[in-house]
Amino acid sequence: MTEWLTDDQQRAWRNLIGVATLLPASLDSNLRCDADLTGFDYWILAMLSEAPDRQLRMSALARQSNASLSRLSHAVARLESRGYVQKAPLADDGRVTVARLTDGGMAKVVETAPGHVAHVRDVVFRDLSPEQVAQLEDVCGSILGRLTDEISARDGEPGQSSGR
Amino acid sequence: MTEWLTDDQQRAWRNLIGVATLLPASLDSNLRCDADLTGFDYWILAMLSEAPDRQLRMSALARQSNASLSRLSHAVARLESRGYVQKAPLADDGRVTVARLTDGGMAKVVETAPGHVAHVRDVVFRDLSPEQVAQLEDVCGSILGRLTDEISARDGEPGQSSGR
DNA sequence: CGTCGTAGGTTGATGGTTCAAGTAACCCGA
DNA sequence: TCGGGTTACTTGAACCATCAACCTACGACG
Repeated sequence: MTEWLTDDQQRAWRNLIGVATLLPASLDSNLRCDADLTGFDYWILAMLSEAPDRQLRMSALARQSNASLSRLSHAVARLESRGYVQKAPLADDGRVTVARLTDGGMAKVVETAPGHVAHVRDVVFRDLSPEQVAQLEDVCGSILGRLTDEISARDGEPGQSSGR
Repeated sequence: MTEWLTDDQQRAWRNLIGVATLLPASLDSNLRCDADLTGFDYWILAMLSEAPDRQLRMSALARQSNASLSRLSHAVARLESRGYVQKAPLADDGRVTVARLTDGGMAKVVETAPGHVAHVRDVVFRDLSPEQVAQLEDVCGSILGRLTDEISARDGEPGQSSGR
């Protein structure tokens, strides 16, 4: 009987799916309204703002943001056209593109961050005890590990699978 | 100091965002490949298959699936054109549309479900203890409650907000 | 028995994501 | 030093979600 989910699992599953669909929508809606940014756009800007020298290679940025290179490329192109980031080829290796946060982009982050963080606290962490925060980190970390394993397995063995 | 997140919260936040972005992508990719269905499409079919008489009003379906009526309308239109569901106005109230799962749609669910459920178990529940499943339900339920509160607050007070 | 307001859905345009294909720079062996 | 393979990224088309506008059916009030 490995066929279906237990009742406990079903309830957890429904809640998780609900969060996974509603949470991004809520963040997007809030950021779009306040700053005309996608959640993903904001995430990119925020990561660049914390990176050394405020710049990162495209592939590193893609990995850190759990996005495909294609998605990132489109998004950064849009952000560049709005003056928030600037792209430049790396001197050492002409294949590599580094995205750098401009001063305007940094200003945008500084201006947007407080409201965004307040919203996140309101929706996610308000009423969560420290133990629940730890549990959230733990359980999501476990799931996240399997998700990233799955991804690296997919493009690690493009031709054949052997393990199962 | 209500400005930023604590370190614990930051780590939990990163993991949650990772799951919220990667999990839908993983489900979509798996279902698209196996059954040429969106995760949302599958969810609709699955809900109809469990509903009394295999039919539901559009608005009820929208609420249960955490989707906007517009999104649902488009999705059901696509599913109808593929012969999986059928729409009909309700006799009592001409405004209401009920979506009913056809035999073909039921067959599709029966055919697709096992692989989908197996994938969910592999990615989400594999290696989670019963306590962790309970914690997941609990914490996500709490967050989900705040998210749905936010939504009903938004279209409950369309004219003005007072609190902030 | 109109008509005003609202509930329930639909539609079209816009914009972001994805997938497949393409391009250019690097590396390595002969 | 030249050609095949790989890495890193970009591009264009197709698709899905979202938002705003719209439309029809019901309900209530005069």
